[in-house]
Amino acid sequence: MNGRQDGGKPRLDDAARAGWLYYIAGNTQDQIAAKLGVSRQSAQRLVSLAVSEGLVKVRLDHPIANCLDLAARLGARHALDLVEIVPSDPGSSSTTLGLAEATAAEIERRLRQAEPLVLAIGTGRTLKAAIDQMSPVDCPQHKVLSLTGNIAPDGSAAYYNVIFALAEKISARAFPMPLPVIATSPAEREMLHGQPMVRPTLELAARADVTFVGIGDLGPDAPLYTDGFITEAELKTLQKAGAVGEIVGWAFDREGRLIEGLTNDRVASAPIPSRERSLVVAVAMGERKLPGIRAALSRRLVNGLITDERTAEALLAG
Amino acid sequence: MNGRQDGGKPRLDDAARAGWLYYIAGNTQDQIAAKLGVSRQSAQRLVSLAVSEGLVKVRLDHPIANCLDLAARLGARHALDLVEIVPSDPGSSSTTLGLAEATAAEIERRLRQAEPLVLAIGTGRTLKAAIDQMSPVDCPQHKVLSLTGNIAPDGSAAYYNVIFALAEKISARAFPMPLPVIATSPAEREMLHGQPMVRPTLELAARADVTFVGIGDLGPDAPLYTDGFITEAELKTLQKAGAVGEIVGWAFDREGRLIEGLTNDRVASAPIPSRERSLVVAVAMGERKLPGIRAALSRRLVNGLITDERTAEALLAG
DNA sequence: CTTGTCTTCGGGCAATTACTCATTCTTCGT
DNA sequence: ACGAAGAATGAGTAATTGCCCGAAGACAAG
Repeated sequence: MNGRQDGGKPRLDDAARAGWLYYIAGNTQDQIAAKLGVSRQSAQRLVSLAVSEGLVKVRLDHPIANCLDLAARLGARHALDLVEIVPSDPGSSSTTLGLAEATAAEIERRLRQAEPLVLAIGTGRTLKAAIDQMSPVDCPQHKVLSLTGNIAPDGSAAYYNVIFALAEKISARAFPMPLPVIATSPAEREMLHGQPMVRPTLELAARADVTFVGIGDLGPDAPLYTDGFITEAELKTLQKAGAVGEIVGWAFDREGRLIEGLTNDRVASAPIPSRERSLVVAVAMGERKLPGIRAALSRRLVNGLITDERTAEALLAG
Repeated sequence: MNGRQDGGKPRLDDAARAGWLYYIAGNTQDQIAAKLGVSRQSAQRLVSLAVSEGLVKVRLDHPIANCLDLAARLGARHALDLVEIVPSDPGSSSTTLGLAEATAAEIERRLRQAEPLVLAIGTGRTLKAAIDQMSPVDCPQHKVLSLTGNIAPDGSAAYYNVIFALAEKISARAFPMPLPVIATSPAEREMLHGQPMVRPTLELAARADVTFVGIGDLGPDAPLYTDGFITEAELKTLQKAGAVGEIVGWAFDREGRLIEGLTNDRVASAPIPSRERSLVVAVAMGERKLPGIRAALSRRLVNGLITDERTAEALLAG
């Protein structure tokens, strides 16, 4: 019917067109159907497709008073250089809802700067969701790198591959880490870090200007464990040693001190960049991550935080 | 029932919160009402307020989005009744890529209507390519006619024979113009127009409902010249007279005024149909045709345009 | 204290949108 | 070429949303 120039997805073109007519031009689906020469139902499906394919991005420009208030108090208490609080949906227990959009906006804001920037990024579901929300931006002047390995325990590179997802969105030079997250021994880690593929990334990590990381909890469902990076025994040992959270694999206790020995002796990730001369933003929310976030803030493992209202309130209460 | 009553704008805060719950979290207005402790109607008002206050920004990430935006702006600037912008392929300099498909789709859409229609068509490579893209449709209720002659300078009827190609695709009555494009003298034109084979077509042209024409440039490689309809001397004279483009042979200057005298005294084509009571769509793209397109739009020689993204951007920039 | 006006609220209804299901059309594989 | 699996389609229907209107409350003037 609607012969559009192919290339692969004429369907998505129509979806985008429908979405535009609906959300930007304010047409009703009946009008869209008429203009596109399809039935009402098809128009509805196209609009729905545009949404589900992520073609439509909605953003809210308003500093909600309560969020601002919480942000100001959190920032003052922990000497944070960046705090962003998004409203909580009281009925949802998602750990990315809203956070992803806010993080995407923040990353985009950084990338829009003209000065060349070194942007480091961790991994995890939250960050992945954030990248997915980003609009493509052209910024060849920047460099983006991964702080942590992208090799899954089974040898594939299929983990939450944040750095590649990001590289696809923006046309900047990307520096991945062709490593596992945790090596099998300290010696192996040294060996891996000596490899020519890895050194440039590690060197770049040491001078990152902005860093975005997730915070993983170390409870029974710790992502490090459920994703198979550490064994149940290792998890239990970490818990016994007082670990409450981890950032790109580095486990720390409730006061934010890195655990001595154990898996930390074998973590192949780059160290967390300096909070003295750069911005390190943690992106995390939810009950389970609360101890980890609190710990990371108290010892200033990070100097930036993007979280939601409820988590912020809990942080301030504790 | 509202929690706060400080001096600022608690309304907008709630509006932002409602908008967030609605657009980002995907709540229904009933749920929002419950969570915010207001009535459903109030929730609706808050969401509506968030939109009207510009708190909610919707964006579409797709090449099509830009096209639609350009189309809206071009249409507004030149009071066009139909604008279609196809995405540009940055790597191609073809003057039909995408355009042909889009034009074919538009023609087919018109022809699918049940009411009898008089469709006029010009000539040129672009239109030919468009017709080639069309799917055969049965529409005996319509009439199609050519605005311009189909006799090549050597006497054959082999020129871009758009009307016959079209007639083959659709089973409608076709009215060609057994004429040259440009007569040898004004007197010959009068004589030719008086012929019984030509009169019905001319009369039909005067009451065409929809017209599709190409726009030819008058640069060094003007199609009128390379196809042998005018001599090099005539081309140069036209250029000196300020001609920048032509539609079915009628040359016009950069402000869209038909050139007085010269070849225009001998053009055997029908006049361009009325833009008051019918739709006249120009199909053209490319750097070379830019001045011609711009001129045709500025004086409303056409009230419809199908072009590509890059050309549209250039038109808006100029 | 009363009155008039203006704003806001909630009920109700019409319009719009989302979803389900049976049917038709495509597209493969045999 | 035939038939089956799967996708797309359109009708019907339930859910959701937008909007008009009367009523209640707020506020200023008299």
